[in-house]
Amino acid sequence: MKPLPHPNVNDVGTTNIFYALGDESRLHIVKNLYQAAEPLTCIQAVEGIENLPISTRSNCFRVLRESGLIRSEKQGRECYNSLRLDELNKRFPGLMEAVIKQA
Amino acid sequence: MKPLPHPNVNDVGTTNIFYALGDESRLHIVKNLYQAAEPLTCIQAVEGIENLPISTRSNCFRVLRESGLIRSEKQGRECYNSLRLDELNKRFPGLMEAVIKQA
DNA sequence: AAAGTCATTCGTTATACTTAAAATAATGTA
DNA sequence: TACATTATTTTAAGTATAACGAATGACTTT
Repeated sequence: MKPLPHPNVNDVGTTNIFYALGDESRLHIVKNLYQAAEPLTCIQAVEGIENLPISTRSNCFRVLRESGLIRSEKQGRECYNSLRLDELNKRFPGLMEAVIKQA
Repeated sequence: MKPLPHPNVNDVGTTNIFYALGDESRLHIVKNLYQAAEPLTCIQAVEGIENLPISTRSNCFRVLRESGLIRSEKQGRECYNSLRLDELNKRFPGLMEAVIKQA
């Protein structure tokens, strides 16, 4: 099983970030990941939006991953997701804090 | 000529804001409006992205207006646009500042 | 009124999103 | 090993949304 591709944080722009956050489901996942402060499986990360179809859910994680917002690592048959907070804070100081605070 | 419709800032969510910012052209317009610090016509506000087709341009302003980010007022045959900074700062303290700073 | 300018809307085409269903991948069990 | 189960991804097809040229509207100037 090959690892999922992640962009380098230096290659992502704010447009990518905002685009990824411009969707209720994806924003919800980001908030869940932030509050958990530790990697969550896809199932855990969609707490509160469980009605989201499973394939749509998977697509949300792909968009978030490709935007540089989250890191997704497969372990066994699960996939653990975490916010790339440290990297994002270096690249865009203050941005994620402001985003999470209001979201 | 009827005035263009604007949402109440209390009715807009962060998802609307992020969606509107998740596009290079629209983000560019927002930056121009911020730097100008005074209302700009559509033509003035697209400085730097003049190649954008005129109908696409108009659509950008509509999305920005409907998201609550900008106010657009017709005066004669021109349309003056401004960031709704004060209102946005009240509704989402710190958000726009962080956005502009990084964008 | 005719022509010109700024901006929006319409209509067509292209692109993206949604999601059921099939596929993949890891693991457990008979 | 064969089969079942769990977790997630990919495919595929319908649906929705975006892009942009052409037409239109609203106003100004000559």
